[in-house]
Amino acid sequence: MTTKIKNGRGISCNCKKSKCVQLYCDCFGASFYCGEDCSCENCLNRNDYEDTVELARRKRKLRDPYAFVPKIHRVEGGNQLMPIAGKHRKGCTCKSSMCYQNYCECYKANVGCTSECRCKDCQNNYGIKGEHNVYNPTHIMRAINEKPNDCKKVLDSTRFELSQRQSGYLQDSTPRTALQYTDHRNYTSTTRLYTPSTSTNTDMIGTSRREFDNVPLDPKSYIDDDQIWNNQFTPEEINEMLDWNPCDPSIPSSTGSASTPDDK
DNA sequence: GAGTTTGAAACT
DNA sequence: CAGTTTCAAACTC
Ligand SMILES: [Zn+2]
Ligand SMILES: [Zn+2]
Ligand SMILES: [Zn+2]
Ligand SMILES: [Zn+2]
Ligand SMILES: [Zn+2]
Ligand SMILES: [Zn+2]
Repeated sequence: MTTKIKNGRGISCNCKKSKCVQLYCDCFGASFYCGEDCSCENCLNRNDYEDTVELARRKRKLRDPYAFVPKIHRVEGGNQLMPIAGKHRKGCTCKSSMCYQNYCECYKANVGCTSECRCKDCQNNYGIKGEHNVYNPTHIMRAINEKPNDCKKVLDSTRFELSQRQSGYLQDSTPRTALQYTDHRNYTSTTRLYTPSTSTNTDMIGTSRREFDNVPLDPKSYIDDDQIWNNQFTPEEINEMLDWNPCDPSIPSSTGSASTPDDK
């Protein structure tokens, strides 16, 4: 099993006690080695300790197979049905910060809170938990059932935009928002997740394509088979709508450090 | 930079 | 599963 761990611009840490081999460490959590920007102490998250890192990763994966799957899943780029384009895999549990500061993982990733969040007094600027415009599978299914025609338009327009991007016709590397479409299904590179100098922030951070492919989306995202057959969309189409893909958290434009790629 | 607040991760 | 502790980041001054 190959592990793709690189450093990436904007990812760094200042860990003191975790030795950067626990998820407390942002670098480790993002599947990157620590880099020049890190000010960590007793860091084991380096090429030199590849085995240690791999061991720590396996240990984590054993407990949580999704541990290294990006927490933010892209779903849609913004429209009346589903204005919020991303969704946190587990949701947040903010108690005191009301989801309007970066303490909140949803807000930090520029996505609204969903019904899966257990936040209190949610004031997330990207979408408040429980509002209809917040993405979650239930809302999408309801929309499919209640507004099939609108959903058809969304489906078509999304397909169109994705196809344009795929063909290179649309090549904006300056996203309108942090929530722009990215079709990772056609992302074929397996050796380079992250291009230190030229990367746009549409790349998924810290996960190999293969790794993502091997791990299904959050089981909670799945829907009942019964619901699928009760409307005019095919299962493939519904999956397509529910699977408008994972997205990135916005990458701060800090000066980058990049450790030497070393795939094994 | 020091000190506080915060919530995810880890632990029990 | 829930309650507690640990941890590093976000925030405040
Ligand atoms: Zn670290
Ligand atoms: Zn680091
Ligand atoms: Zn480190
Ligand atoms: Zn929150
Ligand atoms: Zn949330
Ligand atoms: Zn919230």
